Amino acid sequence: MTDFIEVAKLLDGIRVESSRKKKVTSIASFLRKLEPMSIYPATLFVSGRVFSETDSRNLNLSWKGISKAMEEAFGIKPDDLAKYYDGDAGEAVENYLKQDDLIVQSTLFSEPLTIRSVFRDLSRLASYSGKGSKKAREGIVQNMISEASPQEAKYIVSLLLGDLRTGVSEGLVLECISEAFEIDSHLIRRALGFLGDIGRVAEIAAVDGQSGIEEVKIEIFTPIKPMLAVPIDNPEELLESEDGPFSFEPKYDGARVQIHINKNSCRIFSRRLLEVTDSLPDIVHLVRSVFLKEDAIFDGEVIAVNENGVPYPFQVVMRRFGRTKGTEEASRRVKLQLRVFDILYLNSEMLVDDAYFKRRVNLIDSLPEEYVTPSKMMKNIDSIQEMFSTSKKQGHEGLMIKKINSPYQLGKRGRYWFKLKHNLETLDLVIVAAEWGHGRRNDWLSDYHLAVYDSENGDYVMIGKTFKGLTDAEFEQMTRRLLSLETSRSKGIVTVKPEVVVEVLASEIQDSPTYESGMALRFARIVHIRDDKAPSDATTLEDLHSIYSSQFKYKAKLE
DNA sequence: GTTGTCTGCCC
DNA sequence: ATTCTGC
DNA sequence: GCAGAATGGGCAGACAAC
Repeated sequence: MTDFIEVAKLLDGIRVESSRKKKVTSIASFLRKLEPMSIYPATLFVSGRVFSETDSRNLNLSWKGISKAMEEAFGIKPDDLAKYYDGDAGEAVENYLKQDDLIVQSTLFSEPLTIRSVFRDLSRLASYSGKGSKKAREGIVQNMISEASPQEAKYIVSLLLGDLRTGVSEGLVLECISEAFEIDSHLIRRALGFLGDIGRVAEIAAVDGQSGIEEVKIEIFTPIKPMLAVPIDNPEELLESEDGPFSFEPKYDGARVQIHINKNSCRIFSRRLLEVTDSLPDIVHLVRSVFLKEDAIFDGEVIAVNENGVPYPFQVVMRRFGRTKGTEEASRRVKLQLRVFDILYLNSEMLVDDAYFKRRVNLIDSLPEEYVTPSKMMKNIDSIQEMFSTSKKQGHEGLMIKKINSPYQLGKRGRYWFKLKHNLETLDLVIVAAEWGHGRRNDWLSDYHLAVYDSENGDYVMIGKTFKGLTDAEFEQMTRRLLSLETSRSKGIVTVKPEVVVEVLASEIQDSPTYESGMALRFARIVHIRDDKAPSDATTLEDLHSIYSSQFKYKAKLE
């Protein structure tokens, strides 16, 4: 049984290696030498996870729980532990444990941690529920860290947080498996798409080799990785740079659903491959009553609509989609609409390698047209712009643009699907505070509190935060500038004199239960630093209200 | 019984 | 989810 | 062009604290 310290050493090496190729090679040679029993957990570990994507279990513990466990184990207060933080939570714990004068119960007499023992202990976190379960989880972590070396503790913490920061994640682990067991990486990627469990893929590659990987296929009721789209902001550029023909579909602002059916049942999975069947009793009923009665897998979106079929904002969808209790009652209050846009499996045939237009034919034959996402082939830019604008008037999110000759690429953001989304007009917002970053942004103020100007009383009213849009050089400059405007600081938040104005693009103004204004930006990102504007020239609270209200010209409002 | 905190997951 | 960066 | 890192708002649910 390989010891966990070997994983820790491997990951330490990977972290400081910048070449991806070399990272992959060292992980590959590690996996190759590993005994079969440890391949499953080791592969998940190097991908930065404890549970596979299809595993519905949760660790139910994060930094707060870890700090409490540390306090129990060593008596260190969370605030004091934070002093050891220098960009990485795992390292904070390691640095603390490495102190010369720290008396740690000797690890000399305990068994060394092995990959499997760490996996087992971490898995145990998922098994507690009910009263006292938080304490119990913290107890496990406390024990694990007490028995671990500082180096091991670092990675136990990183794994708990799902934040390894090695520069290796699932995409490169695929390459590692490919290199370790000498199997074409496309086959590995495909098997992962079908299984959603990279540990299993590695195990199959190790034990059964290429033929085992080739035998992996789609199975009903095992969710497969959904295909993803590349964001674009200009359809003209796309038409110039990519070969068509393209088909255009409305993009719905809802939640992705993957629907699996056979003669007797229907199960539904989310974009991240978790089962959501029980949250959607109405959709299940619909599918079972009107879809064809064969083995099949569909890809689609559910949106919430009012009695006239007008879409509600995304938040309303989530009141249904995230619910596991009182689902029947909720389904009576808020109606969901199903829009199916793809079929991936039919009657023991995988359709993922078929071209889009061919899959559409199967799709249309499999369910009533009203549940199929409309699709139109276009090459004229004016018609495209018109459809884009229609999608807005219908309360939708934009357009999906798909190459009609493309296969369904599992889990990939390839160059076959594109998405074009509506945004708000840009807003000029004032930075009123900023937070220190983590990881590579550790020394910068990288998350900015954004406010509108309340011209009634001269206040600045916060409506969201953003960390997106600036380059590294701009972050550095902005950090210096904001520090020169600092008025106070507490808990990593630096409050500044409202002076810096940034032009911000957002997709929507949402209802906010947290901000005083009752409004918050969705997907806010900085598009320009507006040195030409004074804070009093910023978008006003009044402007924001009116933009907020105008959204309901095309969207339904939940009373 | 109610409110607050934490977590995970949807976008 | 979006954005930037290094390979 | 891909993969990874950094981090947003809000929802429900589970549990803890009052």
